[in-house]
Amino acid sequence: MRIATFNVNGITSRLPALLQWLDETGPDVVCLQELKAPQEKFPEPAINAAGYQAIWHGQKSWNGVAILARGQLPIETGRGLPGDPDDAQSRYIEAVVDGVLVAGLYLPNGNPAPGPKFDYKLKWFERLITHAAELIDSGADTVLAGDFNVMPTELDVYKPERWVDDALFRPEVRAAFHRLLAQGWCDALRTMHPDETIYTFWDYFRNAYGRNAGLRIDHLLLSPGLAPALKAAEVDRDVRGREKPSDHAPVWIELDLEGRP
DNA sequence: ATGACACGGCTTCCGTGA
Repeated sequence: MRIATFNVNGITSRLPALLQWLDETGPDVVCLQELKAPQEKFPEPAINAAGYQAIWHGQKSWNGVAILARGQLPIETGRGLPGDPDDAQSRYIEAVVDGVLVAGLYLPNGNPAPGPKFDYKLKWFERLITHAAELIDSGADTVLAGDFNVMPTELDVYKPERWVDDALFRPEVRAAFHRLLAQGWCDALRTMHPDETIYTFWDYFRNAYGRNAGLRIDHLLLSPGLAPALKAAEVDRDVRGREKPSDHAPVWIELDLEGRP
């Protein structure tokens, strides 16, 4: 089973690039972030025509997340991260596909830090940690996939010293990510590439992609029971170099679920 | 310290992103 995550930076603008990538790589499950489209503007017919069914949580202009499954409808288990009924931002959606619980998330950016946006990021992160602990305790085979807006270590930033005060790299944010991992989650991409410089995002500015001035902020985390099934984890880096690209590249994992109950 | 690029929208600029 191949599960991918892709921050598309606008589903409407990115639709041709998304459809091309789906056609070329055919992942079984895809988590999308930054739809930047209201619920009624999600291009469901085009997604269906590509062989996928989808659930999504839209929002006008900002945020928005979706889960696509090839040839079947994801069975939704939740939308909106638990812990704050007043949170109106569409950043979390959760579903079961072929017995695997998939949580698609778009963690807040948090800049500028300090400030109210950074406070919201930290609070959102705490809610995620709380909910992730419940998912671990449930024993379900789970993948947390999405744009976490966190570079976990210095290996994940092209120039760490320039990012120490940024909301994506501040110590408290990295600490939160490591507290999350400490629950037992496996960082799939880093596990398969322990020492490699490997990025998932390149700024549109200053020829960042050409200079490989990137960040690793899109992650797939596996629950303890799923970690032994991990066979591959890669970034479809070339997608970032195409016409009208997102600033993120798709990231995917391959799980060998054969012989599982 | 600033701004570069791209997105959506109440579009001819603004707020936001990372």
